[in-house]
Amino acid sequence: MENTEHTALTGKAEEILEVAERHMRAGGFDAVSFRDIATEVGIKSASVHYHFPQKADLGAAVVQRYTARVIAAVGAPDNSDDSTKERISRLIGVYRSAMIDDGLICLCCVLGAETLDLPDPVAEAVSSFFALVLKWTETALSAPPAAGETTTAAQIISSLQGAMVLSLATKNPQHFSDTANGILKAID
Amino acid sequence: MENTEHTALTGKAEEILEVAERHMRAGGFDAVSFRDIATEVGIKSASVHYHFPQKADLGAAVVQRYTARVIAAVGAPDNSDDSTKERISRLIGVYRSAMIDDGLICLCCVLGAETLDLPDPVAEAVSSFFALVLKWTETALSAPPAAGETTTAAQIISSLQGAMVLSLATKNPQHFSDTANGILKAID
DNA sequence: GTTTACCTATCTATCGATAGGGAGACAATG
DNA sequence: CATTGTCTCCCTATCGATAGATAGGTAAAC
Repeated sequence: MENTEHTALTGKAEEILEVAERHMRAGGFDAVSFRDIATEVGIKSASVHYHFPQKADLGAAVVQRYTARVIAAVGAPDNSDDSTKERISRLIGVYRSAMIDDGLICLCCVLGAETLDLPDPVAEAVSSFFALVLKWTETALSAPPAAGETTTAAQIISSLQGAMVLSLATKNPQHFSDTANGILKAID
Repeated sequence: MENTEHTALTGKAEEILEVAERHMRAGGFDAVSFRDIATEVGIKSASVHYHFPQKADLGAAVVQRYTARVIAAVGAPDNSDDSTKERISRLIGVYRSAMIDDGLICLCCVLGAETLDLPDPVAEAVSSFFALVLKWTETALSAPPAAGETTTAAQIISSLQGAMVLSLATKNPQHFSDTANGILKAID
């Protein structure tokens, strides 16, 4: 069943999610169509419906897969081997490399901005992503009780998400770097 | 010609922009259709095309109108009668009331997040919005040469835009307040 | 023989966009 | 005053493309 590739790509379902995520991160939920995905994956649109009956199912699956990947990438928020600053740097690095490697911003930033028009299951998955990431950041901030901790998780996540939008819209990655530096400077 | 209402709403073109903006801020560029707008305004979709031949025209017009409104709302960034903090508070207030009154986030945050899928004229209008707002904020920050100014315009705009997404997606306005407080605290 | 994973074929709804017509306002002309 | 032409702003009607979704068939795997 499971193939033996070096990545986690296993079967068409996984390929579908991969393609769908890329399109959603570029243009939002409406930017993906069953036909486009099918063509790119090499099957027919009816076969995409076999794996994900409704578009809302596909959207929720994409967000859940994305959430798991991000949480895995940022690592443990309470490992005493690294400092708060190192942990937040890791968080920033995940987004920085996503922008550099793929040229895409955070999936849940794109979808979160259009929450009001999203099918409920998708909106809930996006909300869960932010809840998880906020919790991770809170833990990362408070693990070493910290000296004069004033920065909050919401401030850090807000800054990062907004910086991606700003950099993308103005085609100026400097805004992201600038904001990232500000976050790190406010930590020690 | 010009009617005599108490607001600036003048004619169908203005009504179209109003409705289109509301839909775009809720669900992005693809969330508006000529038919929906027409129905809401009380005309036919062909008449919407009369005012805005292509959808890209409509999108660009909506963004330009929005840009002018925001810039007017935040006022002068270099009036020596108010402090830096007062100016930034005004900027925050504009977005806060937008979220409270309309339940909608910044138009250019929604569109900026899907920049890669936007018609060029719309993407350029969004980019111009951010350039203008960044310039406004830089001026607002540096007018009184400031003591230990470390906060940059990009950091403030990023935080605000991201905070709106975060608050909307999690249905928790506290995240916006939290971020807004952090911005103000970092200024003096 | 049941399940999995694809297929063909097709449905209805909606999209942006266009062609061409009509009613009213208005200015110029006689 | 009455007529004429033009311009604005809306209309009806329709086009082709694309959307999500479904019914039912097929071939291989277990």
